[in-house]
Amino acid sequence: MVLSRTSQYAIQALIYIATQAPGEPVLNRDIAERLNVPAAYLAKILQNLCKHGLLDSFRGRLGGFCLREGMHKSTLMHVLQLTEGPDFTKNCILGLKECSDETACPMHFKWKPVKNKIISMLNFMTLDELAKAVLTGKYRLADLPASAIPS
Amino acid sequence: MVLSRTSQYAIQALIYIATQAPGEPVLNRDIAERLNVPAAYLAKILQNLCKHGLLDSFRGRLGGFCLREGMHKSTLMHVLQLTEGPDFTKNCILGLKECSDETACPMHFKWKPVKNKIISMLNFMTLDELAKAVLTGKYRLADLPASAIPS
DNA sequence: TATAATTCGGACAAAAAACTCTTTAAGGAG
DNA sequence: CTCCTTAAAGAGTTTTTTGTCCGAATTATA
Ligand code: FES
Ligand code: FES
Repeated sequence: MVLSRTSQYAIQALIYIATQAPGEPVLNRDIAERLNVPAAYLAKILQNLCKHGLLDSFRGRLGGFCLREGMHKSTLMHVLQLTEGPDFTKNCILGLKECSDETACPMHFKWKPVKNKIISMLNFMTLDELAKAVLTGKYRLADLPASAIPS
Repeated sequence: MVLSRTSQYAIQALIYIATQAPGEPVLNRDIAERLNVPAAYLAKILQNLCKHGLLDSFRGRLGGFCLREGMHKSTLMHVLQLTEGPDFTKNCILGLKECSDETACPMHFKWKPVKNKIISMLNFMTLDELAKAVLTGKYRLADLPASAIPS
């Protein structure tokens, strides 16, 4: 029912970066504070996303992370294939090696349509759209960030 | 996208027990062999299901585990609430503390209908029905069991 | 009663996931 | 060139999950 923490952090961070001005590097420290997640751990995740071409990173002053050209259109499926492994959609819900109509477990034919729904949903949601949603102010990226002073 | 191994083992074992003659205790060793899972670990899981009233256990000769009276009608939701915790359906997919329309993350309104679909599916599937499906021979409980002939 | 078969319970071990620390390299500004 | 800021890299730690081991309790049967 859930994603790994790593995936959750990755998605949150990417959406946050997508809400910022393109081409302006965002500091890992700022992302971590905004999302209220451990900075050193987040850094590892972002580094990994860099290696896989989703982000660009810059060191030194004015450094930070920003979405690589064109990656605003990346889908959550793309992101999750990096964080959860390339065939995270190919697993049987009961843990069998293979999930297919030919080797179906007793849940398979009920689960399959739901799974397909999830897959198409993930293929449909892009970072850009999610960022736009956040920018409307109607949606939250993190719960009660340290700087949520209602003054 | 996946369940914990513990949940997978629990569901597999319960379905297997449900396929066996009611009232006849099934040996942990036999279940483990049939499902090809570690016996000592499975025993822990079954003990836990006993404590929560889903199974009855008997020690000594002719001992083993069998479904408690009426529990053939248990749903997967019931099982998973024991193995994954009582509010495993209440979590936000992005990891926020609360999942609700009022505190929605950017995925919430897309995810919610899918989640509801999963929940109703889990509420609908009973051990009895899954066991029947397995007994037709069309579905697998485990991949390549040591002995591919149940009975 | 003695014995073998089984679960029970707790401690233990290994592996994976989550998280931290430290050092190094790179880049911008004075 | 020097200083400061930042990410990169890698080793190390902690926590959770998964899995093992063993001795004690229980029960049928001979
Ligand atoms: S075989 Fe189990 S979900 Fe497809
Ligand atoms: S708030 Fe994130 S899924 Fe409901």
